[in-house]
Amino acid sequence: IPPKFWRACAGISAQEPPIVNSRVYYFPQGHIDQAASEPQNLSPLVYSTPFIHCRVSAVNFFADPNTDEVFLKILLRPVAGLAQDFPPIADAAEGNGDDEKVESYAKVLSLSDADNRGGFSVPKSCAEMIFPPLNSEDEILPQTFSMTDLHGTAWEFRHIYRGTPKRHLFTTGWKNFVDSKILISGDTLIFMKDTDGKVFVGIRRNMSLDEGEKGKEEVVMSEGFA
Amino acid sequence: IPPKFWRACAGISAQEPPIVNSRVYYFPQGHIDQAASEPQNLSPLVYSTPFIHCRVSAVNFFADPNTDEVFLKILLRPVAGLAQDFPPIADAAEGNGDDEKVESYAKVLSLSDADNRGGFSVPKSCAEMIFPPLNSEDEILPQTFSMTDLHGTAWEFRHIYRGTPKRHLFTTGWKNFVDSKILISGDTLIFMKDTDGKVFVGIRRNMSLDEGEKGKEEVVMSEGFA
DNA sequence: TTGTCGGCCGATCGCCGACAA
DNA sequence: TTGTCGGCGATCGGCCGACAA
Repeated sequence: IPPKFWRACAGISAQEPPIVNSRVYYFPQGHIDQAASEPQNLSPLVYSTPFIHCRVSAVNFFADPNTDEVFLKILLRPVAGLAQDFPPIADAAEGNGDDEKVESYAKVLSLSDADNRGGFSVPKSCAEMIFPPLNSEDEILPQTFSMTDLHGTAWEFRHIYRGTPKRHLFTTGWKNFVDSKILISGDTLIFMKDTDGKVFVGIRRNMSLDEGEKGKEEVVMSEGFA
Repeated sequence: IPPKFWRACAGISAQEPPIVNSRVYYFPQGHIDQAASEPQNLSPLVYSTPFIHCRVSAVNFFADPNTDEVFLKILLRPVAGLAQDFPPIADAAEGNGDDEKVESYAKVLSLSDADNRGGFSVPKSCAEMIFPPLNSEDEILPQTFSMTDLHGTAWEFRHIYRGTPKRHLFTTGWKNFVDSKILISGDTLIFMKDTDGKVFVGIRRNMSLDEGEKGKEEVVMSEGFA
């Protein structure tokens, strides 16, 4: 996925991804501790080495096909302790300037958003900042538009401005989205508007409950010790 | 699963399972041809051997956890061409006599049985032979009873005798069963009454359509060439 | 501004007997 | 005997504004 989407979805609590060619320490023990399954046939040397000097040779951005959660794959190459530095390479897309800009708005789903009654309260500033404006703000004519998730799948929603007091709502299409993505209250949606006005949506699952079950990590390190 | 249930579910078109210690030919080519995936790292010797003399060292009866379909695992041991025979061992349970007896009734599901309206027409002879009798045949008081599938899971059904003309029907609980087992018209249910009156149910899927898709076989041979 | 809820209407579910194959 | 279907009541889905937080 594009790094700009990764940044918007990862949130401010996530570390910045490392720069290519920067030098880092890799801690095998820490990696093993956090792995879902004990690696097999690992050299005993690995267990006796506290850390390894490495160079970041690639950083790639992904979204989990099942959960939509974003993560990194960081390719590391071991280097001799005193080898000379390589010039750091900033993210290619980052140099382009404008197309890295993404307007984004994150909302934590309320109980009403995620219940089985099928509606979503669109925060006012989110509607104004991200979503295409309704044809006439005063009318309550609904209109449909579509958002694209991080895998490129489009989702249709009916967008209407109604109620007393008036507010933006998603109705038809919303329940299908909640059910398909298995969203629950407490999860966060990140709405992102690309420079061409296209809207994308990412998901940040609520990790405060059901912790330690899935053995999943937001950042997957390693690869490169072929 | 008990061999008596396997027999009832496999139907008359299936071969009888082989007797333990009987001598058979194993055809590696035929097995490879029918396998879902090409085996890796197979000795070239296997490809050049048309068949192998074997002794049946074990026959085990299973039901697929997902589809409920029954199958065998037959353990073969290669023997030298002229080795002496072992005394054939009939199935242990078969010697016991009575507890091998199972009354069974098979019904192919009609369109009405498998549609989304949630009812099942119980054939008269099936109701009389297999299911516990209703408290009073004349009344239309419904009663619930449960059947157990081949994995030991119990399923509750409402059994009622009604309509003009009167007939046995399953109502409440039936749709849940159809949906859970993903049954379609043309599939066959096998109802089996054990000697203690407990009712079991097996499934034979309709193989005449969607053939050659799943790479599944009713009889899985091999194992034993460690 | 926005989360929750009672009301309400339409769609669907699933039980019923009628009827015919 | 039993497969299919129209009828129907009950339930559910999902859109609405009211109202309060």
